[in-house]
Amino acid sequence: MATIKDIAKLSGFSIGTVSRVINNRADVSPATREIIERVIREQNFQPNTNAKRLKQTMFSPVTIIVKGIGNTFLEAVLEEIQINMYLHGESINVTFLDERANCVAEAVKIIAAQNPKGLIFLGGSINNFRKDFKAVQVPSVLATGNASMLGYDNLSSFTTDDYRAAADAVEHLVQAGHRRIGILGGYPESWPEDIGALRLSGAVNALESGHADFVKDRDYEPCAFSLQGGYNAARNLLRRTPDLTALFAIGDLVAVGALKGLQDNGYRVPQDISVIGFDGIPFASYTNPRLATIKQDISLLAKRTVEDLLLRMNYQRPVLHETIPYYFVEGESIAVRHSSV
Amino acid sequence: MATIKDIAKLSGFSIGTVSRVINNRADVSPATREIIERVIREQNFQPNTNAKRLKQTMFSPVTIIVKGIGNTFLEAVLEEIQINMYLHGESINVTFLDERANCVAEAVKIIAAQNPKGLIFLGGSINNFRKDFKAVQVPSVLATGNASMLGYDNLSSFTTDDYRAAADAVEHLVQAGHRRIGILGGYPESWPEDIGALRLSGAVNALESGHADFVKDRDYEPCAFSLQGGYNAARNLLRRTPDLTALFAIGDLVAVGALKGLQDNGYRVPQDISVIGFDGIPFASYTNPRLATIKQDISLLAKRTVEDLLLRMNYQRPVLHETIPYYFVEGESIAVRHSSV
DNA sequence: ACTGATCATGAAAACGCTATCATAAAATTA
DNA sequence: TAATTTTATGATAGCGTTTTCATGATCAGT
Repeated sequence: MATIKDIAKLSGFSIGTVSRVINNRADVSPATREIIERVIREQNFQPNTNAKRLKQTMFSPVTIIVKGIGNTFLEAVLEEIQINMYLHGESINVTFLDERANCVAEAVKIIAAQNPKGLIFLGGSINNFRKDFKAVQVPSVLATGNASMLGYDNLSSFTTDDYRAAADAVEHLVQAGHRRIGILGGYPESWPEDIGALRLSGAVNALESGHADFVKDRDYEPCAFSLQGGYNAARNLLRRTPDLTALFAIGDLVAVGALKGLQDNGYRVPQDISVIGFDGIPFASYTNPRLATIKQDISLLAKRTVEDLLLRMNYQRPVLHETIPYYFVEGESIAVRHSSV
Repeated sequence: MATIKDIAKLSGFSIGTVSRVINNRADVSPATREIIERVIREQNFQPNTNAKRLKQTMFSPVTIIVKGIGNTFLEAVLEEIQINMYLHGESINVTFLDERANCVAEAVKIIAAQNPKGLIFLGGSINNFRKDFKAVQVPSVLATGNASMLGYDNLSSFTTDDYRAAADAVEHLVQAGHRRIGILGGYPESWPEDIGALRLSGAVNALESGHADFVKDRDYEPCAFSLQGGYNAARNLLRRTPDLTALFAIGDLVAVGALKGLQDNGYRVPQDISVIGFDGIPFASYTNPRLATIKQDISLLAKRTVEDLLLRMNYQRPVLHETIPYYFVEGESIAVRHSSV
């Protein structure tokens, strides 16, 4: 690899002048510039970024740490974040963490390795933050979860009110006349436990305190947060508890899998059994029947995340903890049931 | 930010000794080590990676350049690559490029900025490589396309034989008795033109040289490579050419959208119209009816990509250009049509 | 107690670059 | 022509590390 010193020697000028050419400084004579540029081209010279950064204490682009590759919802958020960043003229850099990794401990390593201007956490669990986050010295946002109780002064958070939204979801089923409602959940390991736990407890509480007849051991089936997970769980739950008339899936991925699992096992949706999901992933509008779901406002979530991070990167500002609204999306996967009970 | 010098001063030792502690060298007395480690902890000191890298001429992790965020197929490949890299103990770094970006020109910037050990291109078009690739000095792989004709000695490529696979896809429709077959395509801008063009010409040629009655202007509808694109295109094409009995969609995303578009417009799949896709994305097995498709061997593609890159990163090896096998996946979206024509 | 080996530590050079300052040459002005 | 400004360039001091080499202290063996 050629260095600036080589270019200087070969072109007959000093490294200072070569540096000026590299950085397009004005005070270089055209003739000199041309010679040096030719040598640079000939040698295929690329200035060493580490040296440059060391001197200038520069930073890398905002890094987004995604835990759980393959999660369509997170990918949709990521896509929106990328668009927003692009609009602000910022580029991004994404690191996918293994599901098993401790989100923040790994993130600290990444910070050390790349020195990013800012950090966005996508899909990590709150619990990961309790211990290790203090070492993170960079403006950060938790884009899917509520970090207000942690009280860190460089970690904002934006999230849907998962507890209330899940309660709303089952409420919609109750409104439609359903009294025997099952829940398809997520294993803690494969799904950020806080969000999963919030949705689960939101739904369970709403059912137990409402007019429905709900017994967790009988009517709840945990599963991997995936298509396959939903497919299997729906079948297993209905085999165990055949009198259910509706299912709440803790995520759309699970719901789409469940839809197919039900259909493959001879259940008609929604005539035999209704289904509602959670998240509002793009595919949810393209299933047959179209999936009813709780749609998180992905683009607002991304917009607020980017706005806050950029603001705090450039000015001294307090962190923010906001709740993003959600919407019920009607679908053909819910049938009205005339109360026969 | 504390530097190693601060730690040295505060602990009363020299920077050399502090460096030895940081790097877990053996020749430091336990007492000294403890003192220095305490100071490091107190000061929340993180060694500056740029300085470290400069001294050691280290490199950043393999960087994957993905053009076209939101493309489910590429995300599936990405997921497999990440798994394979993880198995080899390598971490990765992903940069999502705007659709409009020139893949290689951007890559050069990334190299300048990050100095990665290796580079994987996902979803970029071959044409992007013709001009700028010479400046890329790093072992690289084009994971979705054939770069053999370019003859670069640091760019391997792995790809499905898109031309032949697309021909096979329509052949399956012909085998099932269809003679009036439409094609749902992709706009060059939103889909790597080479792959799109290959699939299109493969399908068109197979139809024109086969027993089918195909007229491109009448039976082909270009569309964005997205669910929405397929949804609209299917409707438009059938409005224009109502006597089609089968559709080949140039990608599963388009096919899934088409499925819904057809159903929403009163067509039954497959009784009224058959559909076959291309790619083999996970969602394709969860549609109703299940989508017939040409499945690329995503995990093999990822495996070979990673193997080759790692090998060439560590040893002097010639580049490889391999074709990855593909499979026809049966689905309920194709009906057998008894030749009435 | 005296030599030679071992150990813990410090001093300083180097990594490749940028930026400041100094300086010689050229251009402008009086 | 002398005095002044402008311009192009070179020399050099860092940036924060690692690493080599040198040095003084401790230790074992006679």
